[in-house]
Amino acid sequence: MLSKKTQYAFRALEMLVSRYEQGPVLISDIARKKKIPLKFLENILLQLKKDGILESKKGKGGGYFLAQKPSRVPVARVIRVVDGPIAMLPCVSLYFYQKCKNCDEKHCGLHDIMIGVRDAQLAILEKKTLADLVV
Amino acid sequence: MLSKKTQYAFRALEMLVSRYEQGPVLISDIARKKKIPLKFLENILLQLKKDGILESKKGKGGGYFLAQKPSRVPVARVIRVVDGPIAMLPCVSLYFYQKCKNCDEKHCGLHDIMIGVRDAQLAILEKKTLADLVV
DNA sequence: GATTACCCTACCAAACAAGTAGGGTAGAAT
DNA sequence: ATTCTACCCTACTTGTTTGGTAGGGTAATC
Repeated sequence: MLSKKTQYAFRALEMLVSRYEQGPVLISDIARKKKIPLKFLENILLQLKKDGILESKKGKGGGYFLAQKPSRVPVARVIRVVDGPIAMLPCVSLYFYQKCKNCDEKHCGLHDIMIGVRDAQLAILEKKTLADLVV
Repeated sequence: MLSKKTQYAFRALEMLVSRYEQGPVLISDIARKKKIPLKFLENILLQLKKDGILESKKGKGGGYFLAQKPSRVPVARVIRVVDGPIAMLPCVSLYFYQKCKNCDEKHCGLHDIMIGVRDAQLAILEKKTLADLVV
């Protein structure tokens, strides 16, 4: 399951998408409108900025805004930044791969199944973008 | 990500599949061969039994064994018993549904995306069975 | 009736999640 | 230049989950 933090991230991004190219949006505006604890949200947006999904402007009239067109940011990217691995097993993760001990990947049925699941997940999560958040 | 517990469960089941209809298998045998902490494994097998995936026989010559043909037990079932929800959001889970507050499911882009992901996951996890664990 | 092997409860430490607190600092605007 | 705004950063707290341990109870074979 996605963490609450990640769900907050999506709710915040939703708002930034709908105000794309209309100037920076205040953290406090997002927090109030989306009912997210202010300081917790700060932390989330910072993470998204560090990854390059968001940009920010300081001082009066500042705030956060999308670094690129919503349709250029896959949902998968957001999940990886805030939540971590998408795959169901470390040994089939593309970005967070870890070898599983006591299991020969060449002869592991579970491994094969989870490769399939991962591909099915990514087929959607890499194609859908922030633009799809707003319906 | 699946918990270590769930991965243990699959490793244990793998062994029970390969010895299907060859009599009960000792917990201690599974623990030793699959390198799973004995008492922890006990707990896992008990859970699987309670759900009806396994049966057991007490006393000398006892042990655990599959309650039905491996090909009749979907991988999804094991995950739900040991790990819980498969879906990425509570509001799209079939077996563990929970309404998400502050989000109208009728007009939530993320909701729609995650419905798609869930279906893609289940298409595989409901079709693949314990029989597929052993290659 | 002794032994075997499952069954059950409780406990523990570490890690993570979710949220709080408080101040630091850069940058606009006046 | 100063002031105010709003982002930036670190640390802490609290509660839950995870992974694992301990120890004994109980039912069923032989």
